[in-house]
Order: sequence, then C-alpha cells, then structure tokens
Amino acid sequence: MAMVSIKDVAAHAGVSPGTVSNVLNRPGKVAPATRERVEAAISELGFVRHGSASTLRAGHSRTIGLSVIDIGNPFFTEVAAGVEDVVSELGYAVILGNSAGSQDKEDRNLRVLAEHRVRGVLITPSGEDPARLDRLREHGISVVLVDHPAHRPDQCAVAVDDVAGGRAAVAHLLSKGARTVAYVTGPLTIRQCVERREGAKVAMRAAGLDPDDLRVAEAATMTARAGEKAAADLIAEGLPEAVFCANDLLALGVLRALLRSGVRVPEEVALMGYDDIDFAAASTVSLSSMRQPTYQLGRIATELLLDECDNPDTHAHQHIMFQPELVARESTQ
Amino acid sequence: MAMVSIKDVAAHAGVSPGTVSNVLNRPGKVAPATRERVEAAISELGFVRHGSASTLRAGHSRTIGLSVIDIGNPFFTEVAAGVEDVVSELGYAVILGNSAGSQDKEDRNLRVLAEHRVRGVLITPSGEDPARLDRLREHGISVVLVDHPAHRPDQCAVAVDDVAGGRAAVAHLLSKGARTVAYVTGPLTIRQCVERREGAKVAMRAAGLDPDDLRVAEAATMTARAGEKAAADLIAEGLPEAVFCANDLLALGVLRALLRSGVRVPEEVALMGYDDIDFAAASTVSLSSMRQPTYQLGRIATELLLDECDNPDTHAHQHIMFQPELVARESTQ
DNA sequence: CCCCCTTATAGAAACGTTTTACTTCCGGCG
DNA sequence: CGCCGGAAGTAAAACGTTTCTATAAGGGGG
Repeated sequence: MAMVSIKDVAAHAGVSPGTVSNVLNRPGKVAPATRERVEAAISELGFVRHGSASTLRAGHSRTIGLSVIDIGNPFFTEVAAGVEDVVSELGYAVILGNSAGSQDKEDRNLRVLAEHRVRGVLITPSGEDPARLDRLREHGISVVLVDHPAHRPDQCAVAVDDVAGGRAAVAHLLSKGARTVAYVTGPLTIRQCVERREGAKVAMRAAGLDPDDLRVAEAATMTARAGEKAAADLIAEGLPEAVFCANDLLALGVLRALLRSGVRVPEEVALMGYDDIDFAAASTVSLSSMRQPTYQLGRIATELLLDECDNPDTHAHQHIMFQPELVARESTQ
Repeated sequence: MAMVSIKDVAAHAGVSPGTVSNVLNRPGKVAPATRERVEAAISELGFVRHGSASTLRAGHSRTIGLSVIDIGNPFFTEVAAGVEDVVSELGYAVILGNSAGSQDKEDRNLRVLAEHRVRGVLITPSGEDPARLDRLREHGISVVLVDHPAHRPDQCAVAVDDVAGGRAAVAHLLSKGARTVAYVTGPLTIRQCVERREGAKVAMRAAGLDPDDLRVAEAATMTARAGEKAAADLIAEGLPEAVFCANDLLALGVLRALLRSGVRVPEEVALMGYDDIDFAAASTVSLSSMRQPTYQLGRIATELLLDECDNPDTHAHQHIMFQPELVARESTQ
C-alpha cells in the first residue's frame, strides 16, 4: 500500500514533479545527469505511474478495447493474438469484451469501454446497427472494424470477402458432385452468416441450380454443440448430399453427429467448414474449410487503429478486404 | 468530442455535482424527485462517467487483470469465459494479458496492470517466482492464483491436482498394457508440466517400473506444432508403447505426426492428452484426456477475487483444489 | 563586462470525479 | 415554544498526473 507518487520521487531526487513527469514522457527534454538521478529514485522507491491520473490529465489513455463475438472460437483467439502482439510492445493494455452474439452484452461492453476512455476500439460487431459505434466516435474514441466491412467512408475496416468465401465453398461442394446442399448457419443477425449464405446461392445459381433450394438450418449459436443439434435435425428431415457450415465449430459438431449416426463423410455427405481453425485439420475426418488471414486481421486492424489515434491529421482511412482461400481435405474428397 | 462532465449534468438538472455523484454511486441517498431529474439530464446529455477520474479519486478501479500463459489454448479461453461471465454483470472491465510462457512478457503485463491500478489480478503464473506477485500486493492489488496452488497462506488460489492427474493418466496407459512411456511436455519452467511428470513417475513406481525410465521430451511451447516436432523426434529415436502429453494441444500434434508417419493409434502407440478441450473428442482418433473444471476455475477464482476486494475484513482466503477426471476415448482403447 | 539567448527546471493550474464537512429545512418531542 | 435530529443537498478539497508559463542558470558574442 506504498502509494509512492511522483512527488515522492521528485523529493527523493531533489527535483520538481514536473521534471519527473518529463523523465517519464519526454526523456529527451531533461539533462542526462538529472534523468539518471530521477530514474534511480524511481526504481529505489518502486514508483509506478498512476495510469488513471495520467489519463485524466492527458486526456487519453494507453488502453484499447477489443470486442469480439465469441472468445471461445479459435478464430477470434487468433485475432486477439495478433492484437496482443502489436499492442504489448507499446505498453498498451487491452480490455477484452465478449459479446457472445448478444447486442445487449455488446452494448454493455461498449459502455464500459467508453467509461474507461479507451484510446480506440477494435470490434467485430454482433449486429448491423452502426449508430452504437457512432456514439463511441462522438466521445472521441476511434473505431476499427474487424472482420467486417466499413459502415462509412471515414472509418477503417479490415475484412474478408465472405460472399466470395461462401461461393467458393459451395462451388467446391458442387464440383464434387453434390446437387443438394444444406447451409448450417449461426444467427442470421450476424453479417458473416448472411453473406456466406449469399455466396452459397451465387454458386448454386452459377451451377444452374435454384438458389432457393439451398436448405438453411439456423443454429442459435456458432458452437459445436449447436452444430450437433442442427445435424440431428438434418438427419431427421433427410440428409442432403453436402453440408456447408458457417464456421468450423458448427462443422465439427455436424461431423460428430453425422459419424455418430453412422453417416459416412464424405461418401454420403460432403462437409465444409469455414475459418480453417487449427483443429479443422486434426478432426476425425479432416475438415475442408475456407482459410482466412486471421492473425493478420488482428495485427493490421490494430496498426490502423493506433495510426488513427496517434496521427489523426495524416491518417488515411483504409478499407482492407482479404480474399479467403479454399483448403480441401478429406471431408470433401 | 462532447466531453460532457458531471458538472454539465448538475447544471442541467439544477443540482450540485455532489448530488449527481450520489445519484451515480448511492442512489438511495437522494430524493426520488431529484434522482429522476438527474437521470433525465444524464440521458439527455449522453453523459458517460469518466472512469479514470473516478478511479483516481475513489482510489480503486472497476477493472481486473487476467494474465494467462497462452490465450490460444482453449483451456485458458474457457477460464476466460468463466471470468467474463462473472465480471460483466458488474460492469467491471477485464484487461487481458498473454504471457506466452515468457516471464519477461508476464512482467510487462503485470506492470501495465499495476499502472492501471486494477482492483485485482487473476493469474496463471508462468514461473515460480512469488516475488513479482508480492510486488502487486504491495500496491494494494489483490491476487488470486488460477490453476496454481497458493504461494502463501494469505492468498486465494484455485487449482487442480496435477500430480494426481499425471498419475491417473499414466496409470491408465499402463493398465492398457504399455510398459514404455514417453512424456511430451512443455517447458519445465511451467509448474503444471513438472507436476504432471511427477505424477507420471508415481504411477510408474506404483506399477513396479523405474520412474527414471520415463522418457521426457521437452517442447519449447505447448502447441500442436511443437507436439508434431516432438513426435518426429520420438519416431527417430524409437517409439514407446504409450505417450502422455502435458496438454491436448501437444497431444493433437503428436497424433497428427504419428498418423502421418503411418503409426497406428492406439494399436502401436497409446496416447493421452490433458485438459479435455472440446476438440479432443473430435480428433481423428478421439483423444483420451484428463478433464478439469475449467470454466468453474475462472468463475470461482473471480468470485474469490471480488470478495477479497469488496470485503477485505471478512474475507477468508481459500485454497481450492479440484481433482481432474479421466476421460477414456479411442486413443487408449 | 554586460546583455541576450538557450536550455533546464520549478511552480502552479487543471483534468473530472468522490467525499467530507457543513448548511438548510422540517417535523416532532420535551 | 424552543431545540434537537434527521434528511437532502451544497461547497470545497483532494486524488496524481501533465502541461503551460515563468524563472534561473549558463554561455557566447558584442
């Protein structure tokens, strides 16, 4: 409970508090001899700068917010790893928010971030309401969208083309001979789910099929458990020749349920996931999937955010769109 | 950039700033009519409390730190989910730190947490140096150990018995007929790795084998990739009849490498992981593992931490030790 | 030798909230 | 009828930094 403040350091080093602050923030501005004396005092007394006082006075914090849809999904974990790597060298802190797909929870998290006056926010939004993000911007908090295209021009966003991904995935399934395809998706409030479905329909149309024949099974969450349940429904209603899942977690659940019911994959049903998480390659029947530059998503978004915060004048907003990549494995042999 | 402060709210509602603060923090203390007027002003002006100012004056923040060894490991993700669930209802923020097994990085993260004057810290320490944590305590920051036994009596800790887990795992392998066992582990600076090894040796001794015959392969990280590499080494040096891995990520890597080399699991080599992450059940050959109450670990640790912060006088420090549970699957049939 | 300019440091105000001590107002009790 | 006590609200100080302005010291040129 020492609570040693900048004043104590100043007294101990025989300088003024202002000089200590300069040592901390603009070391170049202070004479080497003085600086050393101050630094000695700092470590002798075990001084740790009070971040809140600093934030209050300086008007900005050394903290960013990261709001994701599901921290249990390795996709977002890898994004977070990218964020962490960029941020930790700078002594920034990351406040993590998990919206769990709920807009209410996301709102609560954003409010917490606003109270903390974070420097900026990286967010994969749960829904399609840009207004809530604009509120943050009104408070002077920069926002960069992750895995989501920009809502507006004066905003950075790093995304992956989900329509193209959905199209490639289903085109691949169709190329393997499937004519009936089911799409197992998470909540259709989630943009990614909607766009991958649109991509799927594009592929069907291109193959001369009726896009409306795409059977859509909407799961409540994007988890393996929900995938199992969705697969049970599919089995009950009659299996299609191919199943495209909105992410790998769903796909792993579907795979488990199918195999448990004695359905052979890919012989009877071909299966595609999305995200290409590490575990996709390791599953019972290795899973074909759409690979995304996940870690890069986190890294680049963070770099854009920090640039926007540090150089508000010269910063050029960017809309980056990656293309996903098909990874074919056993589940679509 | 509105920056509406408590003063603006006070002026707008025709009260003093102190009263607004009371509405915010002790709503019972202010007359209903006044309260309503203030609340109206708050929402009309879009006021958001400045957390740093609050922290500075009040002397404590509404933030906790969470420091884990590897955010990419689903084990820790699930712990984090438990933490998040407890904390988010209270409007607390979680600052996430990923030590990636490096003590330096952990130190940096702890420093950031200290600067932020977090209310408390949940940590799965990377190494065995209690001093760094004592430094936090000197700053009035409570620390609860997660997945680690207490360093000292006046401290909360929530752990799982790793010696028992290692013993049970290897006993299970031996019960399936294996006589030669390899232990694929992460860095032996990590306590869990050491204790699971000790448990493994106990099991060997109990089975009448020489504990020193346990072949130990130490990987640099606890990831699937490192597991693949370790398996390659094992193959080169001659395979044991059973492999016990310090966690499921390593085990999945080992499994992948073995299968790719044409080694049959479990016929030629039996394999056990640890943690029972979701993906263990879904892997090519489903993975036997040691299940831990992961989500509960996070929940309970958080509850202990908050109790310690909120009721420093009545709080009773607890050392909770769970027992892991063997889950046998195909990899040890 | 003096003056001015540069550089280094000191001093003080300000950031937005919480909290303590104090005032005011009422109703009830002695 | 006066006083006391509680309720409701106010005013002002304080939290630990940062940053602005001003001052002091030192050095070089006239």
